[in-house]
Amino acid sequence: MAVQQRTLKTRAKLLEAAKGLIETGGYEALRVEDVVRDAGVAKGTFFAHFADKDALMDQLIGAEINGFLDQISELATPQNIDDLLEALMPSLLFMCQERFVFDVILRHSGAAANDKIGTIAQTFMRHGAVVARWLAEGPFRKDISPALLAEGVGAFQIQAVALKFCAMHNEVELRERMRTYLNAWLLPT
Amino acid sequence: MAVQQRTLKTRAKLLEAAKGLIETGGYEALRVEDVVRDAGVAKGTFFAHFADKDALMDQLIGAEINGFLDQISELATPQNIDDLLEALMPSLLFMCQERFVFDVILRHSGAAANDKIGTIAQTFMRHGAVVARWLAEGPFRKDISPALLAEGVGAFQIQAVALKFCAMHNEVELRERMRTYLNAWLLPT
Amino acid sequence: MAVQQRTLKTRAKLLEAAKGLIETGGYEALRVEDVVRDAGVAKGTFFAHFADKDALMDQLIGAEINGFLDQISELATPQNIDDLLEALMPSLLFMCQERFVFDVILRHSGAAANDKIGTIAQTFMRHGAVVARWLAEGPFRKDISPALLAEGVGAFQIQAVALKFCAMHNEVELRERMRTYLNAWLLPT
Amino acid sequence: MAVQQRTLKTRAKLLEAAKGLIETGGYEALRVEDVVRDAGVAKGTFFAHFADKDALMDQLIGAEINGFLDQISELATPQNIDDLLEALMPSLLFMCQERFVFDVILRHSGAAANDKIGTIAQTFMRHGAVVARWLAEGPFRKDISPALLAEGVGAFQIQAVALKFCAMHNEVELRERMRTYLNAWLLPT
DNA sequence: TATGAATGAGCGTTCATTCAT
DNA sequence: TATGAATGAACGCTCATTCAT
Repeated sequence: MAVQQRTLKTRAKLLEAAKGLIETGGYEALRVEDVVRDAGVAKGTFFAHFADKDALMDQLIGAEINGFLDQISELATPQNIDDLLEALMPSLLFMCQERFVFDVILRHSGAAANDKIGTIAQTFMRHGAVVARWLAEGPFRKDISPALLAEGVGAFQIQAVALKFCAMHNEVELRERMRTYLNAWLLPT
Repeated sequence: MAVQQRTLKTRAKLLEAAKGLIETGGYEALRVEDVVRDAGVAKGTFFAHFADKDALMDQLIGAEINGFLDQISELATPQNIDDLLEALMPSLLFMCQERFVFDVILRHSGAAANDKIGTIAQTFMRHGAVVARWLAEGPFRKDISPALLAEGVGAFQIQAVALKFCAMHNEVELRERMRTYLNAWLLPT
Repeated sequence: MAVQQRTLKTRAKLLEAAKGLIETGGYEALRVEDVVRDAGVAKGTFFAHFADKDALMDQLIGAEINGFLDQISELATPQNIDDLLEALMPSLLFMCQERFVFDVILRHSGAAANDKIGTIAQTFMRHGAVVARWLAEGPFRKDISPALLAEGVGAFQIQAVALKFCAMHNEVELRERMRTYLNAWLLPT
Repeated sequence: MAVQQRTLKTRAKLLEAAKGLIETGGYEALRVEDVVRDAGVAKGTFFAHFADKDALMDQLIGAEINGFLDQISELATPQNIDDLLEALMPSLLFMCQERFVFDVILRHSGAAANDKIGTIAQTFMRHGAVVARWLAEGPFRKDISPALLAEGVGAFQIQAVALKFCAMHNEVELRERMRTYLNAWLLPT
C-alpha cells in the first residue's frame, strides 16, 4: 500500500471513530483518548493528523454544515421568506442540537489568520455567497448590497440560535423567531 | 460586626482581589488560587461564595457591563444613528478587548434555567430595555416593535464583535461596520 | 426550662437527626452538616455536645450494641455451642451490615486513654464479662480462664466478620465459620 | 529503553520516593504531592500508576509484609510455641508501629472483589499458607485442620495488635499476650 | 508515521473543626 | 450554650498535548 494511502486510511479511521462516538455521546463528551482507542491507533498518531482536538471538531462540524450547503445549493432561488426560511432551517437545527456545537461554530466562524481558514469558516463564506445570490435574485429589498443583506441574515441566525439556548426566551419557536427577523430585515415596509 | 456584614465583606475582598489581578493580567489569566491569596481567605471560602470560577467571571464581567449601562441610561435619547453608535461603543470595545471575555459573555448570554439567571444574562435584558426605549422615542423605523428592533441591534453587535476577531474581516473598523448595520436595520429606505 | 433540660433536648435532637439520616443512607454517608440541618441547630452547637464526629459514631453504634447486650444478658447460660452461637449472631450481623461500621468498631474497640473509654469500648468489656460468665458456667473447656476464653471468642468474632467482607472467602457462611471457630476454641478434643 | 522498562522505572521512582518519605515521617504523614516531587514526576503520572493514594499504601505495606514472609519462609518448621512466636513477632511489631498502618492493613485485609485483590490481601493468604504448613508439620494439635489452625493464629494476631493500641490492656506485653493465645489455641490440654 | 508514557497546571471538592460574636 | 462563616490542607482528577523511542 502506498504511503499516501496509509495516511488517508488512518485519518479515515480517526474520523470514523469520532463520528461513532459522537452518535452515542454527542460532541461535547468526545475525548481524544476514546477516538484513538476506537480507531486502533496511538494517541500521538492523532496529533500527526490533526493540529489539535479543535481541528478535528472543525472538520467534523464543518463537514456536517457543508452537507446542508450541498443540499440548499441545488434549490431554486427562494421567491419568498417562507421558502428562504425552509432552506435555512436544517443548519439552524444542527446548530441548536448542542450548546457545545454552537460554541465551536462561533469560535471558528472567524479565522485566526488568513493562512489557516478552517472548514467551518469556509462554510460561513460559502453560506454567505449562496444567500447573497438568492437575495440578489429574489424579491427582497434592494436598497443595500446582497452581501450586507446576507451578513445580516447570518447575524439573525446566530441570534435566533443563541436565544434558543436562553431560558428567558424559550417560549418563542426558533422558526417563528427567524421568520420575524427575516421579514423585518429583508422586507421592511 | 453583624454576620451578614462579615459575609459581604469577604465577598467584597474576593471581588477586589480579582479585579486587581485582572487589571494586571487580564481576565483569561485569572486564577482562583491567586484570588484567594490576594483576598487573604481560604480556598474553601471562595467556593462558599461562588459556585465555580465561571460564576465569578459572570459577576465581574456583568458588573463591568452594568457600569456601561448605568452611563448610557443617563443619556438623552439618541436622535440619530451616530449618537446611538456612540452610546453603544463603550460596551462593544469592552467585549472586544479579550477574546476570552467575548466567549464568557456569549456563554452566559443565555440562562440555563430561570432560577439562575446570571449577572451577564441580566445585563442583556437591561440593555435590550434601554435600547428599545430609545428606539421607540427616537426617529427610527416604526414598522416593527421597539423590542424587536432592539433585539436586532443586539444581534448586530454580536456580529460586529465576532467579525472583529476574524482575520477575514479585520480590515473594516468595528465602528464602521456597526454604523452600516444600524443604518440598514434602523433606517431602511 | 432548666438549662440542663435544654442541653439534653438539643443532644437528643442531634441524636435523633443522626439516626434518621442513618436509616436512609447508612453510617458512612453521615455528614455533620446534614445532622445539624435536620436537628435545626448550628454547626458549632454540634461540637459543644460531641467532641468530634467520631464521638457521635461511638455513641450511636455503642447504643446499638448495648441493645444487643441487653437482650443476651437476660438469656439463660447457653449449654452448648449452638445456643452460644445464636446469642452472638445479632451483634455479628450488625457489624456486618456496613464495612464502615466494622471499621469504626475496630477503631474504638480499644480506648486511647483510660479516662475516656468510649461507649463501644465499654460494650466490649461488657460483652467480655457476659461471655466469660457463660463460659465459666457452661459445659466448655476449663483448662484456661473464662476471661481468656472470652477474649478468644472476641477475636474469632472479629475474624469471622472480617472474612465476611473478603471476596476471597465469601463462600462460607458467617454463621458456619463462627460455629467452626467456637467448636475448635471452646471444645478442643 | 523498552517501553515497559520505562514504565517500571517510573513506578520504581515513585515507590522509592515514598519509601524515603516514610522513613522520615512515617506512613500517616505521606503526601502524594511530596511523593511526586521527590520522584521527579508529574502528579498525573502518579495517578496513571496508582488508582489512588490507598493503592500506593497497599503496595508499600504489602511489600514490607512480604519481606517478613520471605524471611520466615526460609525458617525451619518451628518445633514449639516459642519458636513460632519468634517467627511471628517481626510482622506483629511492624503492624504495631503506627496505628495508621494497622488500620490500612485491616482495611485491605479483605478484597472488595476477586479481580482486584491487593498486595496486602495476598500477604494474608501467603501468611496463612506458611503458618498452616508449619502447624501441619510441627508438634501442634491435630484435631482440626492446619488451615483452620492458621486462621485462628491470624485472628489472635489481629487481637493482640488491637489490644496493644488499647489503653485498657496496655499493661500486658504484646509478646506475652500472643504466647498465651498460641498456647491456648495450639496446645489445649 | 507511529507509539504511548509522561506531562502539568489548576480546578473543584471535601468536610470536620474552629472561633469571634 | 448557640451561631455559622471561615478555615485549610490535600486529594482526586482532567485531558489535551508533547516527546523520546
